[in-house]
Amino acid sequence: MADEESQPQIRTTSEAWESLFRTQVAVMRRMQQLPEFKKLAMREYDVLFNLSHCPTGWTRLNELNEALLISQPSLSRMVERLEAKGLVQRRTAERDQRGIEIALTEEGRALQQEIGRVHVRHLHEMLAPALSEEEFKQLQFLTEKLRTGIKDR
Amino acid sequence: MADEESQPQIRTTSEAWESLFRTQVAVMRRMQQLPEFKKLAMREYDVLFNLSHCPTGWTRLNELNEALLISQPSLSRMVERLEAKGLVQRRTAERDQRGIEIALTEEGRALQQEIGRVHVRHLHEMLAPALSEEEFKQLQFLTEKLRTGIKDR
DNA sequence: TCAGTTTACATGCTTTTGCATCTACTGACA
DNA sequence: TGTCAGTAGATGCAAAAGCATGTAAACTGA
Repeated sequence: MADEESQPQIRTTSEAWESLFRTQVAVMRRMQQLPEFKKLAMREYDVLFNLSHCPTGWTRLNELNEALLISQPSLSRMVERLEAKGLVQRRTAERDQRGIEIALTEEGRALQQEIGRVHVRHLHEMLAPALSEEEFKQLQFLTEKLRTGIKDR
Repeated sequence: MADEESQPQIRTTSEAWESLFRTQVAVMRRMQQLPEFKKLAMREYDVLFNLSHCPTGWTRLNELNEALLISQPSLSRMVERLEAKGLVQRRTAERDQRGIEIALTEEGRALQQEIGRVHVRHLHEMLAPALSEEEFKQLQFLTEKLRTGIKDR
């Protein structure tokens, strides 16, 4: 009871999660309606965003899939559509002939940056009034710690 | 610069949001695969969950829609399906003949509780190792403050 | 009080999603 | 080195989602 690092109560974890989840829904709902997502659905932007953050530029399809909530077949087809739109390119992985690697095209990178800039600004306008600089940093710290500490399986 | 409650930097807000969002994705991906969501898709459970938290039992469709990320027509049809499964019931709102109110049926409430119990336990197993009791409470505090402080429009 | 606007939900139609399954390749082990 | 389980992604098909629009009720303001 007097431990500094006491094991959390089941109620505490579930309430914290529920609050985090509800907050995510509230923010996403507002963002979905913003004009930057008329050009490209948010899920598709999310793919471009993830690709833009990959150091080598190329990402394995299965790896990308882990950062998204859609199923493997859905991603497979979404990439197909993004390729048809000229936003991403694909190639078979060199070291594994089963695998596919994808990357942004020039056009895809440009679109991601264009949407990204506006998006970040809207996000800031929406969220900044709610917390102080210090509180946002705490929030980032806690969510990162939570994410890296999740028990697998 | 020396303010205790300094306005957050644009970088700080977007990094905090990205971290929160990625954490949500990481948790949701793991949860989606858990056996409790074989019976009922997570989005459908989410509807039952929201209904279970309504004090009067009955909720307006448009009000419920605000707590979800799906579109109004999608919710309309989801409720139709949930009604067909016997999990929810609907009636026209008394004070507004345009409106629909829905509530859980006995069966719906039972199923929500059944899934909810397992779900909360799995959530706890997954998340508890990552943060302390105090940190979860901070996380809850910050996400609640963020949610209530979001600027509308 | 009544024309015009707005709001709440339903519906037609297309696109996207997911499940189950298939194919092709890899890696491990005998 | 050949068999066999496991993995990566594609594909057929049914379910669900979204967009545009329809209908009906509720406000609004001359």
